Amino acid sequence: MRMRRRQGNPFGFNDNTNTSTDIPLSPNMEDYMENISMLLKEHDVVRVKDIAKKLNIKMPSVTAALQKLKEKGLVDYEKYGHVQLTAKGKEVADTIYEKHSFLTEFFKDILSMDKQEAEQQACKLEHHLSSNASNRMQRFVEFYKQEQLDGQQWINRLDSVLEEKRLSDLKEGEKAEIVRILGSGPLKKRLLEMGFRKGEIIHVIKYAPLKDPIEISIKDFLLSLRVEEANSIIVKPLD
Amino acid sequence: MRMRRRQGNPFGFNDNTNTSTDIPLSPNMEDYMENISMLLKEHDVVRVKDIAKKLNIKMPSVTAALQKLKEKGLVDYEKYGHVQLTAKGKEVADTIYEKHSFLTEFFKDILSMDKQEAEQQACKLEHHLSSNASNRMQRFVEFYKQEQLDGQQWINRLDSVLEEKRLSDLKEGEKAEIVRILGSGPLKKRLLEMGFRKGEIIHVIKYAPLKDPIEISIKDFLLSLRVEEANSIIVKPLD
DNA sequence: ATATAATATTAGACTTGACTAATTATATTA
DNA sequence: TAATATAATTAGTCAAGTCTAATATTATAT
Repeated sequence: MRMRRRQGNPFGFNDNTNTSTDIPLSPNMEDYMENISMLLKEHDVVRVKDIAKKLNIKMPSVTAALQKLKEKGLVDYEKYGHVQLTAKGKEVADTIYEKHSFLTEFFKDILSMDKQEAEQQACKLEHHLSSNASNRMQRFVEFYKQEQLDGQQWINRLDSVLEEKRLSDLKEGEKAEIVRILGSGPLKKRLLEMGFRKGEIIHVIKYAPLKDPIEISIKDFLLSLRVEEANSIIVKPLD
Repeated sequence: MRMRRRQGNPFGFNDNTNTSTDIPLSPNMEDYMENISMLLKEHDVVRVKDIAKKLNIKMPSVTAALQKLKEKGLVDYEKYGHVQLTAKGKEVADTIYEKHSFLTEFFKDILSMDKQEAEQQACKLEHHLSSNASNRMQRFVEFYKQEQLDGQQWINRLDSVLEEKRLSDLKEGEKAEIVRILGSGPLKKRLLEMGFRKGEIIHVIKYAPLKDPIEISIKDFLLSLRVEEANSIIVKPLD
């Protein structure tokens, strides 16, 4: 909800990320900084072309961005020259990279997502985490790793929960028993009203993953569900 | 990092949130939907003015947004008339609200942030969570609540970790012992190089929270730190 | 029932960030 | 060194999303 905007600024990045007295950067500009930094770690010369390729955009967009970043004192860059980060630029990039790292760990190690998707999510969220939230998540991730080293049992319990199947994981023709329904809001309410209860047996009639609705039968009724809804129904496959 | 853009689309919302065959909505439009839905829960008549107030923007921006949302078939709305959500609009809003809810719980209950900040973070992140990530986080939040009910000890251990103080929590003149340093990347490396090690005693000389640098002494050296850096140093206050 | 106040809409401008097409620099190669 | 290929920049366009100022509609109060 809320999410304050500013005059003529469609992004509201004053509310964003940056905490310290630092230059306020839009998510976009943060992304440039992060990626330039990453490129500099791999090759020691970074060209406009490289950045364009990495971000999957065209060169003129990069040129424009570099000019802005130069004005803010974050990159060293002369026309037709190579790109470097200033000391301040490196700090900014490192701060973002830090968020990126623990967010990736969070999704990959804690939530057991595959590496690629974890990275993607980290990319999207890193520019929107407040300093405080960031810090707490970071501490949480480090806590998790320690608990894992200590062989704490809850880690296994969590893993089992995350491995449970959802209705949307089933294929056409499969049967399953409803284990539980996630959520608490109107979405869950609607599912309950439709007759989805713990213990009921459901049978997937038709499911074309790309075209939304999943057709299922439950107690001889035929129902059609959106993937979103099927996602929040945890099931135990039968036979 | 990565974060694919599309031609002429500065928001890249094709990569975003929406999973199902649904109308792809920009984070911004999602925000409108969510807020309209919330207003409808409180009052049964929603006016342009109310939306403008809630989102902290001016009325003409709302009018424009409503016209777009109407085109997409998400709101019922006639010029100078009241605003309602269509059935499809309600589904969309509910899906977003669901994310909002568990994200808020995550930040508030698990990471012990205060309610207001938790809500703020949820607002910012809810539009950027993929369906899969969303689902896993939701399951994690529900898992946590169950573990809490079961009185599992790790919950307390986590709380203690989150209560630990950071260097940036100290006030001018305070002394503290370094407990540990968060992170793993270049930021941590720099701090280690500066002499920040577990067990060292630090003394805050000067700290003006709004103007960045924190001046501290460590083993008779004087150092200046950015808040970002001070944030990742966990300390145990002395005296 | 009309005058006034409150709400909403249109029109036009601005910023961010992308794009294409055309031009200018730099590098490479004969 | 001149000719060509590669890379980078400028100029101009577009869409999203905001704004202000001016106008139009609806609601309220006399």
